[in-house]
Amino acid sequence: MLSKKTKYGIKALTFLARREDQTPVQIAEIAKSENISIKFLESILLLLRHSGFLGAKKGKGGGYYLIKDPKEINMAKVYRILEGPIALLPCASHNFYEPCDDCTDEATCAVRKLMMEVRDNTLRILENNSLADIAF
Amino acid sequence: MLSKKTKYGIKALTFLARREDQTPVQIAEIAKSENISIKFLESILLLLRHSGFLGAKKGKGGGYYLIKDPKEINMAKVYRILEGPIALLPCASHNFYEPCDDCTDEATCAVRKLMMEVRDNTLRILENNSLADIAF
DNA sequence: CTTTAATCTAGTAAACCGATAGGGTAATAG
DNA sequence: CTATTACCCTATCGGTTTACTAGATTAAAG
Repeated sequence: MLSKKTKYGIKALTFLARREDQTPVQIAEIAKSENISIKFLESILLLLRHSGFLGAKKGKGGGYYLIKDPKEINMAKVYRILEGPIALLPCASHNFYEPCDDCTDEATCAVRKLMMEVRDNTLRILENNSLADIAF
Repeated sequence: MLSKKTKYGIKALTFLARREDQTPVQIAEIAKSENISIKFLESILLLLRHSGFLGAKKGKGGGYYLIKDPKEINMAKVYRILEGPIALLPCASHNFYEPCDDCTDEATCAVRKLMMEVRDNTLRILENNSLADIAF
């Protein structure tokens, strides 16, 4: 199940992508529009800024804004930043690989085999979708 | 991420499917072979029995055994029993549908749109895989 | 009938994680 | 200088997962 963090993060990105101009938007405005707790959204937007998706401006007239063109924002990258690994098991992950401590032989592990197939397909979908694809 | 419950459950099913005869196997034997806590595994096997995948025999010479042919065991069903919904969001689920309380319009929700696509593909993979497919 | 071996059941504790709130700091515009 | 807004750190509450403990129940074997 997707965490609320990821859900809210994508919603906020979508909200920004759908705006006509790219002037800064206050956290409170996004929070109100999307029914998200301001404080929680604050931490999410901060993370998205540190990850290079958003820019921020402090003080009067400040707020958050998209740095890149929505067409250039890859949903697989967004997912990894917000949610973490795309794979359902650490041993089936590319970017977050870790061996299972209970497995004796990874090569014959049926769970891993199945979950690798699921991961490959999920990854393909996320990589083929940009923010622009899902926002419009 | 997959819970250990699901991981252990599938591992146990695989272990049983790979056996040549279908005589009962004690919990302890499965637990030892797959490095799983006996008591935790016990609760998982019980669940799988109540769901119609396993049979159990009490007393001396007892244990658990597969009821159906591994070819007839659909991994989507197994997944739903052990892990729950296949969809990453309740609003994108067939069997466990629930509307989001923060969403004003489901039709224009970009997160839902993306997660429905992911779900469709994950579901297709799980349904196309039987226990026999992943065990051998 | 008695013993033994196994499943079944209930309760609970520890650990972890998600979500949120509070409060103070820093930068910016007017 | 003052108001506004993002930034950052800490703590808490609640739920879920994982795991363990202790006993009850059932069935086979001798």
